[in-house]
Formats: sequence, C-alpha cells, structure tokens
Amino acid sequence: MHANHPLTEDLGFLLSRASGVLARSASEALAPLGLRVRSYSVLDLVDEDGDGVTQRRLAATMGLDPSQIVALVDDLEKRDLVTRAPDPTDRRNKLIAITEAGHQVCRQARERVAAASDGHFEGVSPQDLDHLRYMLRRIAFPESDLDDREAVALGGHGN
Amino acid sequence: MHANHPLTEDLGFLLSRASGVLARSASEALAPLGLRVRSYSVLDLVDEDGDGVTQRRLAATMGLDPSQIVALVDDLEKRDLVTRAPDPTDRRNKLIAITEAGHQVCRQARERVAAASDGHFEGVSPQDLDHLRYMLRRIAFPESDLDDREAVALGGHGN
DNA sequence: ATCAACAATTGACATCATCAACTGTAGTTG
DNA sequence: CAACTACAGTTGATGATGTCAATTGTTGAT
Repeated sequence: MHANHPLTEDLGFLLSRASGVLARSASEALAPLGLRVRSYSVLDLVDEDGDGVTQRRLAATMGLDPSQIVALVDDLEKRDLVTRAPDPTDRRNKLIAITEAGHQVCRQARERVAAASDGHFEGVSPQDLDHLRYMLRRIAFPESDLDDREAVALGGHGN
Repeated sequence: MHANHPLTEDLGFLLSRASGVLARSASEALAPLGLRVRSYSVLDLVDEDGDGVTQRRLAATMGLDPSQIVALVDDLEKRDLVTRAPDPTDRRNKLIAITEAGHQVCRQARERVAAASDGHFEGVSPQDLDHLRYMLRRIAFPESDLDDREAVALGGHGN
C-alpha cells in the first residue's frame, strides 16, 4: 500500500530515481580507476574518435555547460589520458583526443560499469532494454530522432 | 553521423540525460509557484496521505539522505503548505501532513509539470509510456517488484 | 536505571549547476 | 588594415546537492 502516489507514476520522477540508482552504481565501479561518472563520460566520448572532439561538442552531448568541461579535461589531461590541442583549422577550438593510456583505462572502465549495471537490469529482457534505450534516446536527444531513419523530413531544426 | 559512441547507447548515461531534460523542464514549470523539483516531490508525496508521512519515509522514497529532507520540509512548513507534528504514537517520528493551501498548490504544480512534460513524450505512444514507467519502476525500486502482483505478502507496511 | 536502536537535526565538506565576465581567434565589413 | 561581431574556451562567484559524522530526544528492552 505505498503505491498510488501520483509521483511514483511520474516519468520525470522515475527517471531521476532510476538515473540516481545507476549513477551510484557506476560511481562505485569507477572509483578504483580514479574516475567519476562525468570524467568517464568524457573519456568514453573522446575514445574511438581519433580526430579529436571539441569541448563544445562534449558539453552539448553531455548536456552540460561548456565551463564544466574545462575541469574535467584538465584532470584527464593532467593524467595523460587525453590530450588537448588547438584545432589547426580553427584555433578557437581545442581538440580533445585520447591517449593510449586513456584508451586502456576507458576499456577497463567500460567493463566495470557494465558489470555494475547488469545487476539492475536482471528482471528486464534484452528486447525491453533495447526498447528502453530507444525511448530514452528520443527523450534525451529530441531533435535528432533522425538517427536511424528519415533524417530529412524536418526542414528546420526543431526547437 | 554522430551516433555510435558506446556512451550514447549506455542506459545509465541515457537515463541521466533524459532525467536532466525532464528535470529542467519541471524546474521551469515550478518556478512560478516558488517550488523546486525536490520540494514539489515532497509536497506531492505528502498530498493524499492525510495521516501524515515520516521524514524517513520521504527520504527513502525519494532516494535521499534523511538530512536533506529537513530543509525541504522547513521551507514548505514556513509557507504553510505542510505541517510538521510529532507522531503521538512514537514521538521520535514527525508526521508531515499537507494543508489545504498545500493541496491547492500541489494541484497547480501537477498540472504545470504535466503540461511541461508532455512535450517531451510526443513521439512516444501511450502504451510505450506505460511500458517505460514499468521498467523504470523496476530499476528505481528493485526490491518492491511486488507492486503489481502479490502486494500482500508482507504483513507490515512495506520497507 | 542503563543501554542500544532509531528519527530528526545540525554542521562540515566536496561536488555540481548556473551565469556573468574575460581572453583569444575567426570572419565580415568599411 | 581597422572595427565590429560572433564564437570557443576559461575563470570566478554563487547557490544548490550529495555525503557523512556527530548530537539530541525518544523508544524499547534488559
């Protein structure tokens, strides 16, 4: 008899709650590597993108203010997990690229996070997880629901 | 062509991102009422629970440290949206109950939040939303997957 | 009467979010 | 070229949040 509260049916609340659960889990898994959830996100986004990524882009993808990226990259750079170099094409941009050490750490981090996350998805089927991913992507990245299909239709750019 | 980053397929990341999107939306919707997402959550949980709720319970439901509830209730109490009274049965507990004014504000808040949220779910069917709710509940409240089924088993009152 | 367990509270401290201001670079216009 | 605008990154201030240890008051049991 604790259900029935409108709040516990509210998607925003459930998202926040579920997100918190996963974040804690990931946080614990990453601690031994000296990473936090945020720095791991940066590392992961930079990984497998040999050309380097601008900080602006990182900020946009992570949904953060660009100013917050600075400290994250500072830390990763200080530990030689990423490099930060001005873009030759446009010296305003700084291209963040991963180092070999960073790549290794990133791999370990992925494994740890995945292992830690698995426990939370036990009751859910793989198809349901895919479905969940799909829906969350639509909510998290609304304007780019063009990812997998007709990327054309919208003349403008929504919002 | 920006997809394919493992991170953007990671459920933890997607949850955090989607949660952030909804939270901002709700935050803007609630600002005119002088509420934040957190205080709205408290208000909503207290509403429709005439008997009053202990702060411990609020903390557990919201996934917060009990110490954080104090300030939230302080604020709501100061504005006469809730009352805080010692439980006659066990004077350690304080029962938080809603006031008439609180009930009214809560209703407005719900409408505003719902209106603001709707925009984020446009592309998703009602059944998918139900499904989403269901899965999120499983992730957010793992031990209580009894919600929809044998909610009886525990003689007590959950938790 | 003493003790352990618990709810609420306080305070300290680190993290994070939000914004405004500043620097350096690029592109445009006169 | 000079002046202007626009942008990426950076810094700093300020408030909100998360986390934890310690305290107070209350309960229940010994």
